[in-house]
Amino acid sequence: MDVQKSIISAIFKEIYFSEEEIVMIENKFEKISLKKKDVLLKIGDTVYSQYYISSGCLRTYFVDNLGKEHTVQFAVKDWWISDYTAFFSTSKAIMTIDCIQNASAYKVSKKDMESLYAKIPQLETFFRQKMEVAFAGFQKRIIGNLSQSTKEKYTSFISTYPNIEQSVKNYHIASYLGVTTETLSRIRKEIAQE
Amino acid sequence: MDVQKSIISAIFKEIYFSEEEIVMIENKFEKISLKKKDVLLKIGDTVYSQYYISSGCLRTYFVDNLGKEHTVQFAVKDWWISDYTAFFSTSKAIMTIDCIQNASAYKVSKKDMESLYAKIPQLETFFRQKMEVAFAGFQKRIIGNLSQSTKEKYTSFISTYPNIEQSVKNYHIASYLGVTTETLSRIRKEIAQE
DNA sequence: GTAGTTTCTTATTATACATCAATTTTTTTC
DNA sequence: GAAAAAAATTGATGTATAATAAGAAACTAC
Repeated sequence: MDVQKSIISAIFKEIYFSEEEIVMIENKFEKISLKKKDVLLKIGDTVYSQYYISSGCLRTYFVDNLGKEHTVQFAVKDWWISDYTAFFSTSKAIMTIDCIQNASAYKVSKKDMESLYAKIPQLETFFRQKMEVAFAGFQKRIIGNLSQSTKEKYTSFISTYPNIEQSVKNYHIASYLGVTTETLSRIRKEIAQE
Repeated sequence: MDVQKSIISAIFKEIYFSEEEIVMIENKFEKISLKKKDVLLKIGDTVYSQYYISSGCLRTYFVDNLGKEHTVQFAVKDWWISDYTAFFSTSKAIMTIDCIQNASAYKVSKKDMESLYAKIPQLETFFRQKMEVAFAGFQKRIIGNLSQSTKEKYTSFISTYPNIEQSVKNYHIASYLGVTTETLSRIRKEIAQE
């Protein structure tokens, strides 16, 4: 149990739980391992779970009607990932999640989350606050999308996610920023020359 | 009390509260009236509160370093509004909220929200779920931003928010979509000719 | 360590949208 | 209801970035 226990306290580091609660929580979490290119979730799958990433890197992307990929989210250590357009309503995924760097994750279902919330209110508070931080982050991302030049978007991406940069390809970043790889390449050249 | 009571049940329509709880909640909500062009919140203000809109229309916008306005959110009946980049952390606003159609709203502070959560767990559940819906909505908005043409963004805006369209100026919509008024005007012409 | 694949870069051309400027239409105000 | 102000439209021109194409560099695998 020691290993699991340390994971639960890694995931919920700010909270103190009783032994009993820890057991309840860890019973609902399932450890999974992913290799590069593994697909965690694909379009059309019913989304029952979300995933806590303890190592490696994954990304969520949307494929438009021209077949172009658009990266919506990256996840590295200590991030949560799922198709959140479907997870909260247990409906079908409109996005794909794949592994871009060998990863270790902990899977938990929405159903189990809800039952844990009912028994351990602190847990609901924890996730509400997580959502609040993410909510603020989304508003900032939208502000950035609306008001920044591509070059500014790239530099703020790099400074906001310095750890992610090492794990992902440039074309992943391009698809996150909403530009082509060619444009990103030119921007990187420009920055290098400064 | 009757009037307030009906408002509390309008805001939290899915929940049943005891008389006592309703009193506790309504004591924390303050009714405010806003006239067109009134500023609810401006850059630099410390954000203590969020607002439930019961009528009228408001918008949150960001002003970039060139002085250009970028609309981040509209709010009509039954929506909540604030500068959420600042509200959750009780920090300083980076955006402005103004009234674009005479409005009636209910103000509640973060401090009071937190104390209500502790006393009425259903309330925390209610807001957690609100956040989840909003979270899914943000992911969809980002997908739209990345994958749609301006024309598609405009038509999906109109179909997603048919009520808002009547309340807002075209240049507000343009600043929400991230295009100039001229471009929006041309797109509208194109659509009209189809 | 060579062959094959993937990723990144560079060049050319095409396009959607911004910018600037002027006019028309709509809304507000007294 | 006329005058003023605000908002929307239209036209001409400029610019950033997409699309296309090709080659170079960096990994991957046997």
